Amino acid sequence: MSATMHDVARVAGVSIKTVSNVVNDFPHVRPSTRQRVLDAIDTLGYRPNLAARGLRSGKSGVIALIIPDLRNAYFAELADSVMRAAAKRNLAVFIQQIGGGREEEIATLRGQRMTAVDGILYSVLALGEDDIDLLQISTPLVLLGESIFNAPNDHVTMENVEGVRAATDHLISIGCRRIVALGVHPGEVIGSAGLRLDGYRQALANAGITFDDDLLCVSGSWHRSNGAAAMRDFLGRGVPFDGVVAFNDAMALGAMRVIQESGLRVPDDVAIIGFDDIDETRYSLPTLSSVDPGRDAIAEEAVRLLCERIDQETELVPPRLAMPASRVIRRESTTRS
Amino acid sequence: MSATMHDVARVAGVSIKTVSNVVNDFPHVRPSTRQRVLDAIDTLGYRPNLAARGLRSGKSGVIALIIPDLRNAYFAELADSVMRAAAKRNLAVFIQQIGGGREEEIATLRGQRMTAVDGILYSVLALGEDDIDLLQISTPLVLLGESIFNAPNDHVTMENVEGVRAATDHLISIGCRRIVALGVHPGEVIGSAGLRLDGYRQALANAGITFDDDLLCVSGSWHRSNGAAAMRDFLGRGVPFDGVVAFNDAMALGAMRVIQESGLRVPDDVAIIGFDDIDETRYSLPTLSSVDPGRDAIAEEAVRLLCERIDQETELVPPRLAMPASRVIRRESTTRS
DNA sequence: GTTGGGTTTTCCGACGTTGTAAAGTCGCTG
DNA sequence: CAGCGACTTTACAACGTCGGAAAACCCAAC
Repeated sequence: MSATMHDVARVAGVSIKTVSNVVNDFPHVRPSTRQRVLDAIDTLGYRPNLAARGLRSGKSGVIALIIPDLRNAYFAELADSVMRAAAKRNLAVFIQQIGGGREEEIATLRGQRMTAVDGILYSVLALGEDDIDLLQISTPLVLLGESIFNAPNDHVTMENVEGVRAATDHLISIGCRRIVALGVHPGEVIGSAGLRLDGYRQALANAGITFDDDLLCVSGSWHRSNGAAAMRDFLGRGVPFDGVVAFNDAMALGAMRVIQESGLRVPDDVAIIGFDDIDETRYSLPTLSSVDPGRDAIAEEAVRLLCERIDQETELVPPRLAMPASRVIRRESTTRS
Repeated sequence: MSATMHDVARVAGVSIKTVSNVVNDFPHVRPSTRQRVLDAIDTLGYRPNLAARGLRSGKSGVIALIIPDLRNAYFAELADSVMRAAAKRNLAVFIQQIGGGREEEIATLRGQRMTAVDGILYSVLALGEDDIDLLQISTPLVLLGESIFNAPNDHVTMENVEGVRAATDHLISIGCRRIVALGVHPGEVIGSAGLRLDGYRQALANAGITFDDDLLCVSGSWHRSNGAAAMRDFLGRGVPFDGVVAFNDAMALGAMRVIQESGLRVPDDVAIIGFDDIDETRYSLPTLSSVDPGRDAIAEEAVRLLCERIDQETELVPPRLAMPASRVIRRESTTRS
């Protein structure tokens, strides 16, 4: 039973609309009136009802961030960046996890909750290019990630190809010649796995190193445990190698542990580099080199594009694609003495 | 411009209230009418407007989760658990970070956004027992954590004392006699740091081991880097030790790395145990023993208590305190060969 | 063919806010 | 002192939904 504008108006002895004018900083309010209203607001502890405001204005001041899993450090850090970028624009962020695959993903997009939101940042996981029609919704939507291209939406992605190419170049530059690619998804062309594999191939080609199928390490979902398992498998095969490009940091950390357990030294026997530059890379033993995809820039850009669509400043502008710069962060796992 | 009940009513040839009755499963609707309405809903792609519903009902179907920092794995995992528990009850979770200390914390609690929410789960960070009045708000609020006790709210906490006592017991049982306590906040009595230190002292006393000030390691905020820094300091002092109880996993991981760098072996020279049982403990080298505080149970219980307050099933019930059971999880960092 | 009872549907208003447009106030000019 | 414009304030309606009560309908029983 909190106070409403009505109550404030009564206490201040003005009309309800005048209260609204004060609350919304409408310019033509006499200073004395304004003060009277502010006092009343204070005594009553009045705070505007966002549901009513939302109903009236058609805006909620909330954007959704749809991500696969908060327990994945990259997405937790992304969520943090997005919340900061949104806060600058007075927007709240509603985080929605979609761990459950295609069906759940579609249900979430279609869900009621998504209609109550001014815009959506959607980090696609399970959908593919065939599902582009699903993205044709009335709520502004900006895509994140690399599962879908050519959708009718703005899209913020990262330098997957360039980043992994640079990472691979880096390994080559410190003397690696038999480099494992960890996190391969066979048959995938676009998508993070496909693009990153492409970067790996390009770097090898540039350096004149023959591509070797035996050095590809498949790992379904990119969790630490899968990185560890895939590396354990690989070691079991006895294929010689001297470097690892992992397609994300979690797998790199899992793999690094298995490699060390097997008696190999990092970086001297095997150099390792990951991707994402999550916080943990700074505290592993050894610290993990990685590719910083420009997380803050991605969040900032995504929120900016979304806001422009929400404010309809860009009604006729065709879909835009942003790709902040990445950079290789060299740490101990690729620094040979 | 999505369709409203009005549009559905027109298409189905019924009144708007009938549509409402169908949507809300009101019992007395003729099957044929219901079908007609459902068809209309389908053709128009109608979805209820949550703002309007919220205004009308005074409920939003959203609860807030206020936590210090998503980048902290414990809180990211807690958020995940809470979202799952809330989803079972058809509630959405609005995550709010409060990194900025006391002022920001108060502002957040007071903020408009918190009025638009049916209930609040508040993991207190910067407030203390003196701020109990701030928790006297009209929105149901359940406390998490251990900064404040005796507040007029339901409270879900964890076995801080018992957990660390058991962890310390465990170290003692494998032969440790000079055990470092990492993460001490000097002068703190309640609060995680104070309680956990208490558990440490109790275990020593039980075992007849003399408490030694020199073995206390102060670490302000419980991040990995602070754990590493505090341990580096400690090693510099040259105090002999053979075990570490870290008051959380992040510090334990940071410290473990520094210890290993210094040439000491874990667990043979120094055994280490953390607290929180975050995912990462399973993938460090060596894997990290920890105290599982019962995160899922905490989330489940917190949401349950909050829902009861929201539904006013417990109007006259005094504040309740829940404390799910903890348990020591033994991993490599405390397993001596 | 009327009555009675239950079932089904409609009508009306309210939730709290804000846009629009109209009304009111004030000081100053001619 | 009427008239004008600029500044203030107000009245009203509408946003989409749902609770309550009234109305309409249907069928069976008398």
